[in-house]
Amino acid sequence: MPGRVRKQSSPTMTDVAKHAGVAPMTVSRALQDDPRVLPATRAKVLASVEALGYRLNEVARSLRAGQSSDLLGLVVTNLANPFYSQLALGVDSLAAEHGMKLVLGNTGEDPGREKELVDDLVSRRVSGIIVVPAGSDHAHLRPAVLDGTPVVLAARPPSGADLDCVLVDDFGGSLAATSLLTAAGHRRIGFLGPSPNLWTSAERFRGFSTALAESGLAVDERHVRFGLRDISAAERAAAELLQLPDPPTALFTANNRNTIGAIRAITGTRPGTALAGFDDFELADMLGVSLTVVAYDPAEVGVQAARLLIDRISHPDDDTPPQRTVVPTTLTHYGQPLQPAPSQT
Amino acid sequence: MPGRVRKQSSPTMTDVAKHAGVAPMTVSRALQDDPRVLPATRAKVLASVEALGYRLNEVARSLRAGQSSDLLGLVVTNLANPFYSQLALGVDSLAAEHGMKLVLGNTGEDPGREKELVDDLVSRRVSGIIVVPAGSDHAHLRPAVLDGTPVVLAARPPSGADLDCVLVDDFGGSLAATSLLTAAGHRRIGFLGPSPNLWTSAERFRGFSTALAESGLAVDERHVRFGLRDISAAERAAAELLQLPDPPTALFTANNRNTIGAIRAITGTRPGTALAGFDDFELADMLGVSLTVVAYDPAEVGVQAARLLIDRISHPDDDTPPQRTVVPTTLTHYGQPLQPAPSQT
DNA sequence: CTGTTAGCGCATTCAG
DNA sequence: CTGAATGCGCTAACAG
Repeated sequence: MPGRVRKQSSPTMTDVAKHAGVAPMTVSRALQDDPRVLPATRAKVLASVEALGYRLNEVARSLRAGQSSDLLGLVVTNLANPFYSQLALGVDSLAAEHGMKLVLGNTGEDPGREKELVDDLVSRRVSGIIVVPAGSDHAHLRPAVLDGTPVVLAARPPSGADLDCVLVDDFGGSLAATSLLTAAGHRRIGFLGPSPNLWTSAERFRGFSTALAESGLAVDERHVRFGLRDISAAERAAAELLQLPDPPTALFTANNRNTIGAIRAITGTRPGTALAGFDDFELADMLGVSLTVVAYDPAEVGVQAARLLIDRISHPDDDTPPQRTVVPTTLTHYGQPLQPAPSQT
Repeated sequence: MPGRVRKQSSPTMTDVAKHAGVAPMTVSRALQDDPRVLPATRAKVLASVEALGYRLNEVARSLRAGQSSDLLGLVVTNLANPFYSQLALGVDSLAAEHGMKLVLGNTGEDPGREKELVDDLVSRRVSGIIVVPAGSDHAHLRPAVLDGTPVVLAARPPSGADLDCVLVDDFGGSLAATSLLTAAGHRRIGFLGPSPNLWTSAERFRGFSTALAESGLAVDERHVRFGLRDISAAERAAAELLQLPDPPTALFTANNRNTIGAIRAITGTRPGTALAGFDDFELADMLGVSLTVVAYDPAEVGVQAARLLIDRISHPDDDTPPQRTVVPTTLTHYGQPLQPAPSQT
């Protein structure tokens, strides 16, 4: 019965050795292109490998090696978000360059799940881990607690632990975008964003506030709305702001969900309102509205994080203190030029 | 110097055993919650585990077990595409339910890279692999060649190998959407899509053609454009079609890049043109155009593929022939009701 | 209830 | 140039 599928355990090096009439060690050497093996012997071995359909068992190999396993761990909060999938792609591209593969985990912003995933990765002896941390205390990510496994944080900075991280210039981007609004003469500018407990959100608000301060303006609490997680929440909040007796003439939104919600509200209630927001997004140019966005390259965050991590892996005895890399942002404008503020008395 | 980071190799079971004054085997049992271990002993062991910061070495464990490693391989063509990241999320959610983790690889549609990645995953003794195949010959993915590692294909069917797969209802969705256009009286309907070498693209064209045939219409080659990879190519092609002397009154587009390109062209040249396209996309409702899309759940493709794979893993001796699961599509309409065809003589 | 022996598949070390 | 012995960390299988 030729062609029957072999359901038994795979052939081992010993099987190959027997088949080729050599010692297992010789097989090992032949497969590693050890120059000391005679070409003839190597050929015999390779023929047997072929004949038996042998493949090296990486598990055994990496047990032997004791150390890493050519695997990088990547723990993100929400793969469905294009930001994180782009980030994953960036990490993967650099990992691939170094012959490493990615083990992926999704936390859904659950710190408990994060700890589980990270622990599991350490147990699997991955060489290092990139984490988009979910909680606000990162003590459980200290390499010391993780058998020395190097960790790099992405998108959010460490707190309660001193770790390498790669961030987006949340503050600078928000500052620049908001400054554009103040420069256009706007003096009542609203802010819409997700929970201020998210570090990125807090930073973006800080950039916003700083821009106002630089123009001698104070943040008007009535024009600030936090905790807006999805488009419809943002839309409702924006509509509320725009219906105040003395409504903002411009809005700054802290992420693309909020930007989109704001666009809906503006289109529906006060079309003249100027708008700037964090995050670029597809089709922004086709919505027929005037909009400035803070753009950046999510994949670059992954690339930088992977670079930092691979550095740490390659130089385990390097005691340089934790690094903080910041990925820059740029401003992009879509549609009609920015609306100047209506002149006031 | 307390608090110094331990750079040496991690503590092993033997270390814990010594520390606790028991045999390694007892440690192993205590950690597996073996009921035969005395509570007191277990407590001692756990205390030592804590004291030494011991963690189980999964690599050694899975070498011992000989078989799988609680890892699923996932090989996609392009993580940057939201379709595949959603798919990955679906796979991950099911994997997590079964206590498994994902090893991820990105091929960039390169069949050579695909083979490398799959081989590597097999060498790592993953329990099974989900592949979005890049090439047109999948002989290298037969479990027989892969030491019996089960493989499930996602989004594209096998060719040159008999494998389980999970597909989207490309044909049915396209048929339904195009039928909507013919039902509205359209008789000259254009088609825009990527390369017909992509199976999904070919199927979508087949659905399109079938719908025409069912209305007694023939495909007019002048109104068919393939090979449109990005939005701008699609826009140009759509504009060309719309500027023909006897232009189509409706278009069917085979993916969202093409749909977006078509929207641009239609808006710019012939606003009355009706449009239906494969793939839903965010903001489709905010473009101010009338549009029907074929929607489906990409995560569901991943979930189904993982389900099939985990079934195969759990029942390695089950000889049921390869399954083909099809994820259904639905039609969603945005904007003004579908434009009827202009009356003709 | 706990300990001892043995071996998963591979590669380092030291002999031939 | 090739082989034999040994052990990576863990856990069945069998003592005790």
